[in-house]
Amino acid sequence: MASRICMNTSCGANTTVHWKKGWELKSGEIADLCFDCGSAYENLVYCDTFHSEETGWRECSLCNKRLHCGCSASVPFIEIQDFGGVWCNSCARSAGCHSTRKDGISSEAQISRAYNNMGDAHNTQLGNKLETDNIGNRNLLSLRNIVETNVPRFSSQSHSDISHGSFGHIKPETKQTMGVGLGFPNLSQALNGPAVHAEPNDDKSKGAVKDMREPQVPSLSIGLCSPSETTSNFGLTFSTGVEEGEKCRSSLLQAGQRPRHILPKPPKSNIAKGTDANKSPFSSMRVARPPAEGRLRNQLLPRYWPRITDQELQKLSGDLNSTIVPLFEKILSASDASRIGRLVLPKACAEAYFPPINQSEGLPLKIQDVKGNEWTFQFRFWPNNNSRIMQLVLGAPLLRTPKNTGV
DNA sequence: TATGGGCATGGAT
DNA sequence: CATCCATGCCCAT
Repeated sequence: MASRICMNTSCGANTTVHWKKGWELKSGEIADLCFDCGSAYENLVYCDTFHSEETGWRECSLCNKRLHCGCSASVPFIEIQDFGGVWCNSCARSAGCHSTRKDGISSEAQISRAYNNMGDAHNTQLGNKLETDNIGNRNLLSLRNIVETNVPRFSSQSHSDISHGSFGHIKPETKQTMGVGLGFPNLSQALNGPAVHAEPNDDKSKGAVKDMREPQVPSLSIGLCSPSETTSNFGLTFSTGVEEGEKCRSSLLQAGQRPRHILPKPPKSNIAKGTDANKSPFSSMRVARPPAEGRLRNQLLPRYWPRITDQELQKLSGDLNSTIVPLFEKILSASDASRIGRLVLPKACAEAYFPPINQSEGLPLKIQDVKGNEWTFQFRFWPNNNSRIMQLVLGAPLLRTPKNTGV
């Protein structure tokens, strides 16, 4: 009989009253552990007991339980999330994370679409190299981000508000992913190049913040989407566009499970602001619509109300097999569009729709487009006076050398 | 020197 | 008047 050694390096026992099985080794075999170490492993306190002084400790993004991510022994008990962050097993199970792993690919892929309005001359000039799809009157490239961990945090963040807010229907126990889509005529253009569109010297008063006119040029939109199944996926869909040749718009859309959220009707007061074409909720005009539900309707300034047309929404929803609810939209400034790749988010919008962040390092968001190209944004903030400036920062390497082969 | 992260300032709301 | 946010500047790399 071959001699056995406890594979706990801090133990190394070669005898024990009873050998126990530990983690799976690279060879596929199971680690041998002495009774004490094995018991600790079984009781999920192995790393707490033997690795407390080691590096690699993190906290479960949901329950803040300490998780040791620095050894193979802990691998079975953690779920590293796509967006960064890590969950303990129990949280992952309760949130349906595992199932997402197995079958989520296909459903995620469903909302991984690129949209582009090839009819927009302005966008054509930009030269969209990404897979495109015609949607409405704008170029809209929809990328996809899986931020599974964040959704429950949305829910916990919102407290009572969320129950009737835009995320009120998101339940932690349901399978959840968060999709982030960025829509640009060309992603590199959007991240480096929008300065092309955002002319600092242009008259800011011409910005489309207040008017309801159809944008003439590419815009940037963000959306949250949800497959029309039982899962709750969130997707941010950015569509790029420059209104009146100077500014880009950024809108955040949310997709919920309830179809009635798809097309929230603008309040009368809002309609009154618009043109005659705004009389119809299915207008093709860019009517600033209030956020889907009461929470943001009360908190967000009308300037941030999404202006995506109902036609575009319906097209998006159809193509993505998801229900999409517009959340907010922002006119991009020159600084947003600079090469630095720092997109300033309206604080209220960011706090409402993005995961809560307490550290300025923020949260990485991986973004995929339909081809599986992956981009990483960092959702972060900087202290500013007594407040914060919320930003989406594109990783510098991506700015210069995007992994995306097609861009 | 170039670049990017972080912060401060001031105009806009 | 307070807050937000666009932007410029400084500094570290």
